[in-house]
Amino acid sequence: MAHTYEFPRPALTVDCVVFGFDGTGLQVLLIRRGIEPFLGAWALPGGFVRMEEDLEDAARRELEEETSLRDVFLEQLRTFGTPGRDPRGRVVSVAWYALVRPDQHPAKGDTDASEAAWFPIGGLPGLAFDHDHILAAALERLRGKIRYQPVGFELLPRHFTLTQLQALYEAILGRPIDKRNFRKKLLSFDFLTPLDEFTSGAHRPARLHRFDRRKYDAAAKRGFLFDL
Amino acid sequence: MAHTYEFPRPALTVDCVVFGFDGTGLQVLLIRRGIEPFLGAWALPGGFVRMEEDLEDAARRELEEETSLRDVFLEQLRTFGTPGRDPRGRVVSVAWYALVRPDQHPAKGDTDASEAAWFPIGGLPGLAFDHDHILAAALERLRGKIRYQPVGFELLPRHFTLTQLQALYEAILGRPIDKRNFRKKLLSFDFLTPLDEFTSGAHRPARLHRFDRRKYDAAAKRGFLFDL
DNA sequence: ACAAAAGTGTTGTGTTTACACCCATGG
DNA sequence: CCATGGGTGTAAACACAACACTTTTGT
Repeated sequence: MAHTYEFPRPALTVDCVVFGFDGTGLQVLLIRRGIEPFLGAWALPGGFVRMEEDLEDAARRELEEETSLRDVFLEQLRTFGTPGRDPRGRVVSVAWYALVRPDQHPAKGDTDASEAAWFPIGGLPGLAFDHDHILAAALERLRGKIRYQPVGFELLPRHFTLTQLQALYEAILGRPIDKRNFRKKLLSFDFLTPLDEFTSGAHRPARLHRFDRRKYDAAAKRGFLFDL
Repeated sequence: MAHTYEFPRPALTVDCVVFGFDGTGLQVLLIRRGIEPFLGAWALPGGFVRMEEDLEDAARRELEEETSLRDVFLEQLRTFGTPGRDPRGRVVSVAWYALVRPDQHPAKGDTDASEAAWFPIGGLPGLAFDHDHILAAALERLRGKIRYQPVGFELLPRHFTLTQLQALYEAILGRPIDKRNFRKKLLSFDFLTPLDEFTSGAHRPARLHRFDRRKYDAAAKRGFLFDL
């Protein structure tokens, strides 16, 4: 029984797919590796799990160390452990995906020494390890999830216009959405609070709205189903 | 860099939540532990991942070793790694859920020495480790998944009646479904093939049907959305 | 002949889609 | 005053929900 624990053990890491939205398209935050293997290649932020550290804590710690991001939406994706995915030996990685608001984006060069940069989905460089594969899985998950869970708001400023929200959905789902129908439906859900606050700029000001999680949770408990 | 790999490593296991359906309710297959800790307690089948073994292979191997089940539907759930979940030390477990057909159910006592038994959801014993927690997560996933993915068929014989299928959905979703509407909708999807085969028994024979994965996949590719 | 489960259509209601014009602002 | 994006309603098509009786078999 005790010897069971003396089996050689795989190394355990976490990796994070960090999504952002720039008003036009989805983006992913990558870091340039400063060590071998794949020195100089772009990769997902991540690193080794410590012995007494919860998995989510490890993901948040690595995210902050490598990208200065804190307090983001973070959810487990799944675990990748095919032998050979890391040339150094057996490494199993618990993958996560994060959603960050534009106002949380790390300033350029904020990250000590190691480079971090946003890339648009569709304009991604080749990635280290099996990170393309992890990224593809995260994207698929996000596309599925956004349709029936209110996660899109995590990619927008706390106060946003309905046009911004629509652009986000169009970018993630990859199809145009009718403006009137979209507004009608979302407002009918009654968890977007219209504010007395407006954008300014070159054209007609747009009203800002806020996502009210309390109202959403209350409705969700009553068996309500969000579905765009 | 090389020393990175000399960090102490958590132990890595897999655990499987095995679902079955007896015609009336959902069931879960548990094994009685033959070793400490939790000797004699009921637990999910599972065990340690070997050094050169893929995670899914490990799950399938443990499933066969402990329950004699092979060739089942198996999908990763998520990974549980909170420090303290295993009294022996840091153990991270990649959890899976499996769906097995009634005709695949292992015969009683099929499993060498170690006991395995089906328990109805709702009549479960206390489980070892954090296995109640894993089981609850698996159940939630199954309830969500069955509504928009054709996984229910993995819990029925290959040839089944529409009444059996409806009973399955009612059991998992926990609410009654209208017979005529249910049939109309499922048949309209056009991936259930009616067979020239019927049940026999005390009453009017019921026509058997088969799930045609090819037709489903073809429709799914065309952007079709299953939704009960 | 009866008990038990299988099988089958129609109608009203609500939801989704398609579609075009006026409004407010800054330059 | 013009260019740009913000904002609004209605009608037709479709999908969903509610509902009851006849058929087939074994006993």
